[in-house]
Amino acid sequence: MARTTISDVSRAAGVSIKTVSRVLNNERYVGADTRAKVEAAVAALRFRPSTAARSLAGGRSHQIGLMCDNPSAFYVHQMQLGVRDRCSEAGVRMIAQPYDRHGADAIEEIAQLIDTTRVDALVLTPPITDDPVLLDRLVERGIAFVRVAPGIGPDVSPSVFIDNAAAAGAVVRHLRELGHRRIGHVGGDPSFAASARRRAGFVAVAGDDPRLLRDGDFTFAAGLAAGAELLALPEPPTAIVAANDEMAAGILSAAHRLGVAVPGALSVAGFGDDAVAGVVWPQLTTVRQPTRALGYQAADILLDPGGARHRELPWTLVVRDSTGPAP
Amino acid sequence: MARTTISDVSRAAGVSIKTVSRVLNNERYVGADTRAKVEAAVAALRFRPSTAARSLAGGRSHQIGLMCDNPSAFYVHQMQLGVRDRCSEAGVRMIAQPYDRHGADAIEEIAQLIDTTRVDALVLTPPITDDPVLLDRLVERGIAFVRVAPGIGPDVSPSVFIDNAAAAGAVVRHLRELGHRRIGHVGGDPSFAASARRRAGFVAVAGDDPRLLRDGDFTFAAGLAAGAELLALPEPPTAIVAANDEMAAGILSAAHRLGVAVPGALSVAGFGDDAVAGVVWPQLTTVRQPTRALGYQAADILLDPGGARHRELPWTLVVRDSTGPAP
DNA sequence: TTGTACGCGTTATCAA
DNA sequence: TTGATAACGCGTACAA
Repeated sequence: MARTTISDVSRAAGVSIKTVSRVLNNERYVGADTRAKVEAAVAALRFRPSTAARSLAGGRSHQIGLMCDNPSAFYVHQMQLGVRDRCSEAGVRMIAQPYDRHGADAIEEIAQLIDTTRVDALVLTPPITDDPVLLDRLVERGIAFVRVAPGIGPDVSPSVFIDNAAAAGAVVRHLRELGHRRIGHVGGDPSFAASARRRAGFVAVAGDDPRLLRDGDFTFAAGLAAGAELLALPEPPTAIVAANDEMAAGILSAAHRLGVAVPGALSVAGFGDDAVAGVVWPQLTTVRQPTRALGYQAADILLDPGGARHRELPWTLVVRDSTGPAP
Repeated sequence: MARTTISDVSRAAGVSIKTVSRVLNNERYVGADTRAKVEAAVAALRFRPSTAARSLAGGRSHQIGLMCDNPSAFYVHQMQLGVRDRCSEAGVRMIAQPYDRHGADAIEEIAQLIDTTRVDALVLTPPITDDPVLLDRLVERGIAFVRVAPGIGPDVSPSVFIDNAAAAGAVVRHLRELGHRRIGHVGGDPSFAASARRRAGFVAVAGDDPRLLRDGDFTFAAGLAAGAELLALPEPPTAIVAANDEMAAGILSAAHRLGVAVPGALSVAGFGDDAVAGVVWPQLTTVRQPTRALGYQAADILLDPGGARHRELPWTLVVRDSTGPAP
């Protein structure tokens, strides 16, 4: 029952406690044979250092926090997997903190996370990437953090992101090439910077006819509502670009209810991790965002001192509907 | 920069360190006014005790581990939210550990989690709820744990679950009442106990014509493949029950590709959190499993000493397609 | 009801 | 390249 400690290992290996600690932390100035002896003892005893003790003594907790809340469960899941992938390579634990972005105080939750667990660094995802008060606090307290797809303050922290405007433009261009002329857009939750960027990219190519621009919040229900509105127009769009795949699914559903053929009378496009698009496949054209890779790179920035502070990752246009408008 | 400690609080409140500790841990034998003074100081200094120090000194880490891997991102997300809900009520941190159930060694990952973080208890979700080696290890080491929807060893640990067989039977009965006679089933990943239970509940009412029973693995792709097979039969089923909503979505997609009308020529039913069904709404009838509540109750068993050790939660049949078979 | 002294398991400091 | 010893911040045991 008694926990295996570093001193058990030091006894087994016939060295001092401090030497074991050196091996564990990959410090220099350890003889090759000493190192080997210690490593053997560690393996034999299945020793694993206590995070609590390391944290108390060393000031490093070997833990990284991930603050992530998102309307899409796929997004949250993939982000966690990506961050975890990189963390486990480094022998660091990810503390994933599902918080409530509609709740009163994300800042309070982060403060708790930092104070109680003493995480070494933080990965932030929208929308709290753009909370000026939070950013100030973090900088003031000297907490290291990376932001995923931030909207403001590029100098405040490192970041990983994709070029949402370019991607949105590419989708519209694709649809125009198929012959579509009336293309609608359903925007995402305005508290996410990506929403405005996607809208801007859309408008730059498709124009800004207000009748064809709707607001949404990244949910299926919002897609359903906006889709129904757009399809009820006197001159309904022949294609709709949604700011994410969940809303695109809602639009598909609205089309279904109204008896509008997809594809055929309507083409629908979205944004998202491919996992989502899979659920409504094969009707949906989508900008695939590499969520897991974003998480991996975010953690990498924190764990690997060298390397670029800001990293743009590629998106891919996955075309599953190459249908033009009905004549 | 220096961390606020208990001794800062004790100085501010004019009491001893130990007294502050007593207040923090809600111990008895603290004078009401003393308590008030301490609480004021804690609030003023925004003091939060270090998990590391508490864990080291007291043997309790105030952390609960959640080992959860599942083909459905919705499941993982809802389970995390449920466990977190109950944990945060108790001032305990959830350490959510996304692991790889296909990976070599979930046991190793759990051992690491336990040894390094010294979590006070564990919540396990399928399929590792049914790994005899793991269960032995945990019992042997005296780790407290709760299992969600376990398949074996009811005496090994407390558990939370729904009655899958009854739910599957209810779906079939619903379909039969609508007039369906040839009903297909696509099973889930066999390593999840729920798969066999759902199949058994299905067979008990619908019979076990082998032509109408297919195996799947809970993925959209499996649903797509099995759906295509079933619909290609000389006498295709007029309804199909899938073991989860992701596969049901795959079946819907297969029907779409083959030009089979849903609803009309085919009815499809699934199992899952309502979040998934929402994506393919309104074509899907589904058994709604309260995933978040399962997580909440699992954590509750660990955090609240009283209360039932085994808890069955209710499922709901959400009927969205009340269509009988085509004549 | 409150306070003192000690120890949890590890890393940092400094000496050998 | 190694080792002794003092922290880290808190809870436990025991005394007052």
